[in-house]
Amino acid sequence: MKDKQVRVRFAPSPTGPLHIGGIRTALYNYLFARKNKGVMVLRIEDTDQNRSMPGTEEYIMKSLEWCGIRFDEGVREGGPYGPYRQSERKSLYEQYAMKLIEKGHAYYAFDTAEELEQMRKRQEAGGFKLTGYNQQSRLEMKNSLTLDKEDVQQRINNCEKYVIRIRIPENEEIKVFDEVRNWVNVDSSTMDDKVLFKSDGMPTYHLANVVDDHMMKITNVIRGEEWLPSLPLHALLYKYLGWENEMPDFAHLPLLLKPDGKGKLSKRDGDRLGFPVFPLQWKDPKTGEIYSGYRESGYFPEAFVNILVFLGWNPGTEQELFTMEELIDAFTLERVGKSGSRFDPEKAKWFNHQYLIGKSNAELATQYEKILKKKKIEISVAYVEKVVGLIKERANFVSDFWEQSKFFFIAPEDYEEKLVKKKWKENTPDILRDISAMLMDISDFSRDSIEKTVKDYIEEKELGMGQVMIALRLCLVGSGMGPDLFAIMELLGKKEVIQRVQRGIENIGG
RNA sequence: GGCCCGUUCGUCUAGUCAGGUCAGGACGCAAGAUUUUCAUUCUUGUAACAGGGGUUCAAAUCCCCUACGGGCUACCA
Repeated sequence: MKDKQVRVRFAPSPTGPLHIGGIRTALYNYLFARKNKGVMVLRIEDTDQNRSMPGTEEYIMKSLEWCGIRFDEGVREGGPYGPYRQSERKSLYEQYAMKLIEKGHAYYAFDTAEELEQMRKRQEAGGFKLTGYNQQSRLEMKNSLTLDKEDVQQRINNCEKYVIRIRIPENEEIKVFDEVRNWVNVDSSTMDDKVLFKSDGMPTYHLANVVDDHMMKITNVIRGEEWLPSLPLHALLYKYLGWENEMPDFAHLPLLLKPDGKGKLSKRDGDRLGFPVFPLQWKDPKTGEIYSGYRESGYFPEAFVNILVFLGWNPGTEQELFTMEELIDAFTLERVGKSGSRFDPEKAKWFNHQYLIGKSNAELATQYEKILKKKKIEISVAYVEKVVGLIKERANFVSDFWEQSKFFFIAPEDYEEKLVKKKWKENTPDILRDISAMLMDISDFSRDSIEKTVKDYIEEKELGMGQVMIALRLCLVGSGMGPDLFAIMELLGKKEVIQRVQRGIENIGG
């Protein structure tokens, strides 16, 4: 297995949008593939026709693309092991189910839903420890183990519905190896005879998964921990199909938990948790309900990836910010944790902030301009870039920019009352008129010369810095927030500054 | 109920395999410093080995039990 080219797959079922847990699984697969110079496959597991939801396959691909996760083979890319949609591979599976029957490892079962229900009730009433269709109960059901040959053949000839179940051996210790948890032992007697092939002619996950992974030459299966209980079943399948020696290595990832501590995160959690569970906004085609996405919430894809990768993995160093390339370099399955983790919205914001301040003013300005355009503000890129440079440290998202910088584009309409009460004195208007006049005379209206002028004036008149500056800020910004006032003045320009001071004096009065 | 997996600050985690530094970092929170304001930044602080038994000179680390959490238990994946 070691010399072969590494091939991994991400195999979602299109039953709904991918949530952040699914993205993380895809991400780990991707990192593992790239790290080992391997191939990444996207396989769509649509064996349950009833649960398929329109649009989700497209959604899955768009989401992964947004995250920067690329596939080498898949439904869109094609490849030598296609088709990559299980519904299109339907005809492939039956022969393997038949092979298992021939070898005595599987059997036909003709039980109806009602009969299965009755079986369950009997077991419940009897207080059985082991429940399900198992080595004990299969003897009292309608299947090719209990029925005679002719009867079975006749039922099949009559087109009676049947499923094919695996025949789990008795009292066999099954040892399976998981890359993150090491050896897991299971007594086969506690397992049940899972359906491998459904009456609609489709395989179940278990069969399709094993067959496809084998046919697609998958070397490493990296999937969620919810699959760990079926690993012994899959191991048995590999063995019975004669593929034991080519069985892939398995790694089961710890689950993402709900922050309120009840169970694993699920698609149904939507926005209930106070943060999105989906990468991209999703509109439920049935209900029309809209669920928010990280992209629409203003997260950068690099930040999103960085947030997710740390939910269950860490590099063992103190580095927290990673580009995709750095992640590929640093990623190993050995450093994947064993316990489930909760998403922390606060830390997520911090990550985005880190990426935001790391971006160039030009890039941020381009994004901010889209928002400004919607507000019907047309202004030079150079100006927006300068604004962004002054405020980006104060924001987590580009969508925070407006709140942080609107005074650069529109003069304040009203003035923060508390501050007016506290700092706007009787003589304030006179002081501001003095300053206004002095600013008028500055030929080089730069931050430094404004600062010098104002400070000299304050010193000369023996005034308090705070008193004057806050009054000025009120006129220019409208409130007590914002970056350095001299920088604001330089950007606004002489004319605008003087106008705003004028208006401030008139509006606040005195 | 049964089977399987897990458990270190509020959260993400390092440290566990090869037992021995005040249990380290980050987010958050708090305080202080800086500042014309808010924020940033900087400094400091806050706070954890689930519990109990062993083994050992020595246990977060190895073993056992208990508790708690999670997953699975469909002709769903």
